[in-house]
Amino acid sequence: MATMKDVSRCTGLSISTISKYINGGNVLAKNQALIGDAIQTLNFKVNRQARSLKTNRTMTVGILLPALDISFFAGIVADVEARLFKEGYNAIICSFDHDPAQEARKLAFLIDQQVDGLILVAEHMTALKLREALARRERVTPTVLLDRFVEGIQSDYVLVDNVRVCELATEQFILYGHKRIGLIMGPPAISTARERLAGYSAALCASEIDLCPDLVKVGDYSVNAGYRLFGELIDMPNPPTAILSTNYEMTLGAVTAAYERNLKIPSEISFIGYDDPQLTQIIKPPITIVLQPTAQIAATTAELLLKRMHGDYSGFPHAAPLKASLMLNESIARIK
Amino acid sequence: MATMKDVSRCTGLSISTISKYINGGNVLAKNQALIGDAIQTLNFKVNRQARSLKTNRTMTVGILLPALDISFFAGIVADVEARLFKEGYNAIICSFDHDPAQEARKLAFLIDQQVDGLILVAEHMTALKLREALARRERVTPTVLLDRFVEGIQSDYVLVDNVRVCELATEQFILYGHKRIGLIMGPPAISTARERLAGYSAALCASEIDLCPDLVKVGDYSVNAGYRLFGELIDMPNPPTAILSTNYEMTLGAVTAAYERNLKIPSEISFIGYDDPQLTQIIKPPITIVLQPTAQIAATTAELLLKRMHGDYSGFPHAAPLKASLMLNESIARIK
DNA sequence: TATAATAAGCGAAAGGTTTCGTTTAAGAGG
DNA sequence: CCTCTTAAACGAAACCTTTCGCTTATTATA
Repeated sequence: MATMKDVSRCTGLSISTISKYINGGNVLAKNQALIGDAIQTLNFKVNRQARSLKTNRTMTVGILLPALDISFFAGIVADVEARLFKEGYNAIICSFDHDPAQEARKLAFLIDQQVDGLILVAEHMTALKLREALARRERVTPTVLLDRFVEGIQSDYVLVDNVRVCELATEQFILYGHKRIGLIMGPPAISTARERLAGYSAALCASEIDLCPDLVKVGDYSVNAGYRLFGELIDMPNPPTAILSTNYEMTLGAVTAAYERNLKIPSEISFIGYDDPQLTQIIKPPITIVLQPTAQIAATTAELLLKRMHGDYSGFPHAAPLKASLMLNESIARIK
Repeated sequence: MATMKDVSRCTGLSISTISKYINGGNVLAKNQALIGDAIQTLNFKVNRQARSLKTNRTMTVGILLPALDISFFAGIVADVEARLFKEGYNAIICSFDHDPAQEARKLAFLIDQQVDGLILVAEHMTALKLREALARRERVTPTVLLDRFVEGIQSDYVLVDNVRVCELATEQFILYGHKRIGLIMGPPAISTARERLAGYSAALCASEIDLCPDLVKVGDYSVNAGYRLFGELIDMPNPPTAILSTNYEMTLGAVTAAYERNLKIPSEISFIGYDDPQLTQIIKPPITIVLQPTAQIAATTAELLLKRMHGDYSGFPHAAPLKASLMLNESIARIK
């Protein structure tokens, strides 16, 4: 492989001039042409390892995900990546298949890879493990925790106000006269699941409706879980008249189950889903869904991380949650 | 950050001995202990950039995907990653959001990142662009093209025999007396779409059924496309009695459309889907689907790439397609 | 014309590791 | 006690850039 030394020799200019050319310093026009040509003909490419060794920067951001096929994150990551790319950063995505050991290992890998910044979707992460991992490097790598809050980790977060929006969704059901409202929630270990439950619970409480534990079904945020739990709710001796499903995959499962049982939404069961404008377009009648501000989440995450990587730690730690909204449609029936 | 020099100073041993310790050479037991302790207390971590600079290896494999949320690939990538990890390799996943420019750029990035191997799911890639990209390095990076064949690229491939399995699926319809069989296919620019069409076409031809172009709908492998095209087929003046949908996302869309229109499978429309055992578990009646050997695809890809990275180029280029199978279920009705 | 200021280019050190050829130490055999 | 062999450790070069302090050339200012 051609090195700067080769370019130097080929042009008769010193290595430092070549470096200047590459990194945008002042170089005489005729020499610029000379160097440009030499780089072309020699097919010279900067050696990133050598550069990183000197600069301690890799222009690379690590993104750690529980899995690749979670549509909510897939969309956000695409946006974040695009934004970072504009600033010259490249994203390295690692997934850990919901496995605690892998989660730790991949995090260590990213840090060892000397990423300049980290975006983490924590699943089994603890404050201790994160601190340990970040200690692998002298200077702590700027880190943004995405979507999920972890007890004890003081860090920049980009979160969504799940409590409020689930409260809204539940209120909506109540407004239409529903009293038996089923909840399909995620693993309580994940903050978003707890928050969504909290919102649901708050709304019930405000209307003095008792929370019936049987109506709260815990799943693992997967399509299968949504399918199964929807069935369980429907098959209860005294089933709910309305169901709130709290992520995309489970909503997909639930809707599939509803179709399969030929249960009409909303005449036979009222329903609110989560996260998916596309699904809503597709389904008739369109269902009311909780819409998370994915574009804003992505933008906030990217900007925040860029800011930190540029050394600007003002407003640390960032935590203000973003507002989610209810996209009202025709999936809720009035109960007398 | 502590360096080997620090460990050396701290233990009184030379740097090369430290290196030997780290890379598994012969070191006196007492010195091993000494070094181990020093590494602990100094919190020493090997600097990968420096190491790569010397060794020209990064123990890293690049995986390039059209998008992150294609379930077929998400599953395979997870498996491949796991296998590679066992051999000490880490995967870097890049997606390009179906964008030709990004596809080229991300490929260049991975190569510049000095990955030791590449796994490519090509979408707009051409022989020329690939050759150009690989020319960024002195030695061509071992590369496996996954799932999709690209005209003119002579390389290791891991492919599936789409022709045969789609022929089988179509034959199955014919066997049950169907003559008007709809096909929901992907973009003809992608080899798998062409092959699936070829299989469909071959089966019709063998039974002397004319291929009616109106019954062949081209989509972009997305849920939306599946939903829309299923509707278009059903809304025809003379609709098909059976429909073959040729990837997971489009199958999902098609099934959603069927449920929504309250079309009973198979009594009102016979259907064969693609790729998703999970969906099949969920749906009642379970639908007949084309099952691609994802585990085998992942295993083959990983082993092949490992072999190449170890310098073993026997059997190059690998191309033998893997057999896909039909998982027969109850989604096909008999037509008199 | 002399001086200052700026632009362009240079040389050498530094960054952390691996590798190769060499030296030292230790144990075996006579 | 001496040589031979092998194991363990060493030193220095090499990998390719960036950076910093200097020198030289050019232009502007008075």
